[in-house]
Amino acid sequence: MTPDDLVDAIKAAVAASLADGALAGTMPDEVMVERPRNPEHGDYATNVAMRLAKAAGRPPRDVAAIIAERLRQVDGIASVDVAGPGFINVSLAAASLGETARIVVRAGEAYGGNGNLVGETVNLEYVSANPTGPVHIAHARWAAVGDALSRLISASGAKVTREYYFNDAGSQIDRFAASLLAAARGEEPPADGYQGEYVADVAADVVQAHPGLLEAGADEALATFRHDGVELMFDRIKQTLHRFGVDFDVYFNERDLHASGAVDRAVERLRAAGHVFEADGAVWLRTTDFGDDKDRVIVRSNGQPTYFGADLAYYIDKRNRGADRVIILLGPDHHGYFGRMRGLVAGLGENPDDSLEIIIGQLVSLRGGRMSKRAGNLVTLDELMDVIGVDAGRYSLVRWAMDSPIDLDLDLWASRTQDNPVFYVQYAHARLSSLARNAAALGIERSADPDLGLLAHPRETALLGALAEFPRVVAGAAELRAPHRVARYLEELAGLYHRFYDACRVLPLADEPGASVTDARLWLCEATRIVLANGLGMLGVGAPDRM
RNA sequence: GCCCCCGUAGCUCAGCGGACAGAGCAGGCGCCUUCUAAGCGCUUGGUCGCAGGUUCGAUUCCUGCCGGGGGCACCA
Repeated sequence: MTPDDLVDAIKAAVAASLADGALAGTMPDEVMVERPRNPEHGDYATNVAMRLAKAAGRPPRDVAAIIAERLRQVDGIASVDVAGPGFINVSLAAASLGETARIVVRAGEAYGGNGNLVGETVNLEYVSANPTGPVHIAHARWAAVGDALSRLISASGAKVTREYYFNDAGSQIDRFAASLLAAARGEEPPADGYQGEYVADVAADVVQAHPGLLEAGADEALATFRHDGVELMFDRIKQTLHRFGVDFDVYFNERDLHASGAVDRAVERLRAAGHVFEADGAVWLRTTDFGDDKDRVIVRSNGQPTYFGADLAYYIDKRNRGADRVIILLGPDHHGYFGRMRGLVAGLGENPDDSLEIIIGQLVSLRGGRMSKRAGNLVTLDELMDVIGVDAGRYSLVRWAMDSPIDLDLDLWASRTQDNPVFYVQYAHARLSSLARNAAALGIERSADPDLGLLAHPRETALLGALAEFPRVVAGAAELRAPHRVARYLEELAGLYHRFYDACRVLPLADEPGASVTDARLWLCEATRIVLANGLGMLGVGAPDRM
């Protein structure tokens, strides 16, 4: 019996009690079961009686007693108790809980998925670092989180487009080109320019591809640096992210929006809707009509559009490509973007609550020193991977709630000890793989019809209960846009496995025949291995067979 | 001044309205002739920043303070 099956059984018990007049009221909108922290409270607990009590006009414990009586008749339920203020605590029969192992093994790689978002098309944009410098660790957080989120939302049945937006049309590109030219000439970068080794590297690559470039006129040289320099940065960024295991379905260039006239059309659409006015020689959007704290310029007095026009055109483009929901992950310095973008979308006549979701996460810092892109001594994603590797890099960035600033301790994440959470989880998987190899070497195979009711040791039932939770963890993490929940769950699961391993011998000792309990435990072990592998896979972290 | 995020054990953090608030680390004491000791067990440690409100029930939701971080461009 899965948690979802239990929910159905509880609903049926409530419905029957309502139908025959034992209870007054109506079915609650949502019936929840959760695993109690205290094992004495059974395998599952529900608060449904407390929710029903008011409408039923009876004390919660009385309501609970009525529902509990019906639940006791359900196959697979061993005992039902009413406890505390009105909780109904349910314990499953060992065989019913043990079936979880079979369910997991049969589903294999598909275990953990759900159909909650079937039919929905999501456009998920993240990283979108400007092509004026390498990917640094603040971007890396969105690479890790965004990629994990895309996997979780996919696992919930939605169609996801993973998208990267290159801001290759703004004034920062002019500064970048000027910085490249200065570097090529061996001069100091201009004020507000970019510095760092990569600037000289890229400049040298451009010069190598265009001999005589420095003898050309400054305008021509700048144009070349601008074009080729940006292309080279695109390549470097994609290469770094690919090494990190992060690839996108669409790399979108801002300049295409300008070149195609999409920006002008977007502005015209707003003008037609009556939200545009002119002042001080510039064109403004009245975003205050939609809750923004001040109106925004969309076309500067010099005729150049601001990034708002491009952002709006980009949003329209995503919607036209079929996205029901546009999700954008951004750093904390962009939180002002939220109100403006909502204003823009509302100006189109759409409800931003339905189609736009902007997720603001906090900073990543390293040994107290905050990353600053212009400072020149940035810590890049490549350097992070060099020091702690891809798996630890991804895991360390995805393990925290997005609202929490991260202070990465590189020494910890580079270590191969139990303090390092990624190694703790991966080690559990490696141990399980080793166990499977040893079983095979002994000629022991899982039978087709295990007696899973033998999995009755407290550490076995705790492990089974956690395995049964996995699909709900995945669904919840996807819904709440919180991949860290999967990481925390895996750490918990790894701990439960290590404790099981410590207490329950799986393989027979020498001269002992393989017993049916060995068979059942091999099913449990394989189920655990599958969940660890699937969970790590959703975070984009490897599940090694040996360590 | 306005806006966003945070405040939970010595440290780093988890807890989408429920039972005695949890984990890891750090400190203390134990467990390897048997499946990976990169592991496990026991143990010390809390006015969930403060004050109100909503609720049968608040660490969780709302308001106001206090403290910390980050934003408020015709830069992106």
